Formats: sequence, structure tokens, C-alpha cells
Amino acid sequence: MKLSKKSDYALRAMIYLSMQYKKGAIQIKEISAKERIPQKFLENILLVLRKVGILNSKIGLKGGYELARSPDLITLGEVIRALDGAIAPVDCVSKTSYRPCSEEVTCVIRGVMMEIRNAITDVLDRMTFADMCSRVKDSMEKRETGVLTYAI
Amino acid sequence: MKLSKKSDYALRAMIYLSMQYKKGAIQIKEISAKERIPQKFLENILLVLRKVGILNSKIGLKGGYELARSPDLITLGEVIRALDGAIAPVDCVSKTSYRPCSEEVTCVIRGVMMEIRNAITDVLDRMTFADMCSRVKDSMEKRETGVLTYAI
DNA sequence: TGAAAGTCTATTAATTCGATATAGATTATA
DNA sequence: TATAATCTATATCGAATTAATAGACTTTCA
Repeated sequence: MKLSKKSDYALRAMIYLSMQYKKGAIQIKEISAKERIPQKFLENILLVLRKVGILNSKIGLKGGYELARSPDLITLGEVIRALDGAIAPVDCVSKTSYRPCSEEVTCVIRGVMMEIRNAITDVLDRMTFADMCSRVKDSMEKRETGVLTYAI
Repeated sequence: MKLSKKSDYALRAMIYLSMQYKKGAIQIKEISAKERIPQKFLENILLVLRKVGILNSKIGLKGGYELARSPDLITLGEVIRALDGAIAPVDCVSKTSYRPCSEEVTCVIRGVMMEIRNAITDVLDRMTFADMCSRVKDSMEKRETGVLTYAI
């Protein structure tokens, strides 16, 4: 039931980009340094997010990445699915990678897994990066400290 | 966010044994055949469940496994933890395998993961194998069919 | 006593994961 | 226009994990 490193890094990078929304393209190098994510690994991750239309990129000198949409229109679920695939604990209850199991109709495990999938997606598909930004601001205010990274 | 094959098999075997509770020891071979689980793999799984006190075994001819407690005192969460370890999506929100991350207090991802962990454990730590048995019986009645396996 | 069952430890095989490497394409700007 | 900075694309690697198998041992009971 683990979140992959890939998704973890992706969430951090997305929060970083959300905090800078509308301030122009941000370079991989900067995100990688501030969030302490291996740069080459991050390149692959951002590339995926670009291909699914979550990010826009600008090639060349002074290039970089930025959100393709407003942060309140991107959910955590969308990002995790892009990188890890299905969120459901078993494929027979997955919306995005559904594959029937042999005796689905009489399977009682399936019922429980469906409940769990719904519980997880209730959180992930509702939570946007705008929400995450508010949380970051809240937590920074409360601690009135110069945090360097938005999320770890 | 996937349930491992091990836990999947374990749940099936546990449902099978719960349906036969108080009817004496059941042999691995029988469970393995009925639920179509590789026998040697199942041996390892049941051994783990015995070591953590969920199952009792009887060695030798006419030996086998049976629940160590009544099915309403065993939860799905207990079984999954025995085989897969922590249920939490990241260790910094795990009760059983807690490990702090570097800037826990200001981490906003942690907050979300905590919500998800709670949602999952709400289901898994409440659901007992007695509940699963009722569901099996319900689903068998409704379909008035001779199902061979209790869960797939 | 010997066949049937669980016990235990080790090993293998396949897959996934995290990370890196390398070669290329594109662009701003000096 | 040359060049350095930046993203693009794909390939590869090693370690870890997962799924499954093997084989020698122990216990029971007819």
C-alpha cells in the first residue's frame, strides 16, 4: 500500500510549481535543488506530467516548466495516476485499469477493496494543489520560520 | 497502492478457514486446491499467520490448520499487516512502522497521507472474518448457486 | 514402521523501482 | 551565428522486492 518515490517526488515538485503559479517557467535544476530530488530522476517525472497535459514546458535557454492549468483544477489523484497507474488496491475495482477477476460476482474481497478504493479516491480526487498551497501557507504562518522546502 | 499476492491469498485462506471454524483442522492441500493457491506458497503464508498467533496448527498425519480465535476477533488489517507490514502509504504516518521524515512538522503531504491511512484502516481494522463470512453467505443465497470457492 | 502431514530454511526467477547515462533538439543571447 | 543552457527521448543498471519452488526435517497415527 505504499506511495512510490516517483509519486512522492511528483507531489513535491507540483506543490513547488503551484506556489509559483503564473510567475513564469521554473527550471528543473531549481526544483531539484530546493526539494532535494535527484535531477535526472525529476526530469523523467516532469516529462510524464507534461505528456499527460498537467505541465507545460519551454525548451531552450531560460526554459523550464509551469502548470498547464490553475492549481485548483489539478488533483493529487491525477498526478499519482499519471506516475503509478491505478490507485485501487486490486485491478478488479479500478476505474482506470479495470481487469475482471475470475469470479467477480461472488467475490467478497472485492467488496472490501471497493470500499477502500473509494475511501482513498475520496481524498485524492478531491484534494487540489490549490488546497495544498493553502496548507503550506497555514503551516508557514503558524511556525513563522523560513522553511526552504514546501514539502518533505 | 497495491495489495500483494501474499495478502490476497492470505485473505482467501482465512475466509476459507473461517467458514470451517470449529470443524477441526483443515489441510493446506485442501485450501490450496479449492482456492487455487500454489501450495508451497500457501505453506509460507500460513506459517507466518501461525507465528503471529492467528492460526493454530497440528503436525503429522491428519494435521492441518485452524483459527486460533473466533472469526469475529480477527480483522483483515491484522492479517495484511502480518504479511505485508505497514498499511500506511508512507512510513511517517505509520503506527506499526513509524519512521520520521526530515521535516515532518511542516510537511503538507504528510497531512494528506495521514487522512488516507485513517480511511484505509477504518475499513481494514473494523472488518472481521465473521463479517466476511456473513457476506459470503449473503452472496451465496442471492445467487443460489454452487460456488466452489468462497473468494477470488 | 511408514505414509501423510506440517516446519524450516534456502534458493531461484521474475519483476519493479530508483536512479543514472547518453545522445540529441531547441532556444536566448552575447 | 556560436554557444551555453535547457528540455527530450530512450536505454541501461543494480538493488530490492515479490512470487514461487525445493528439499531436508519432524511429528503423528494407523
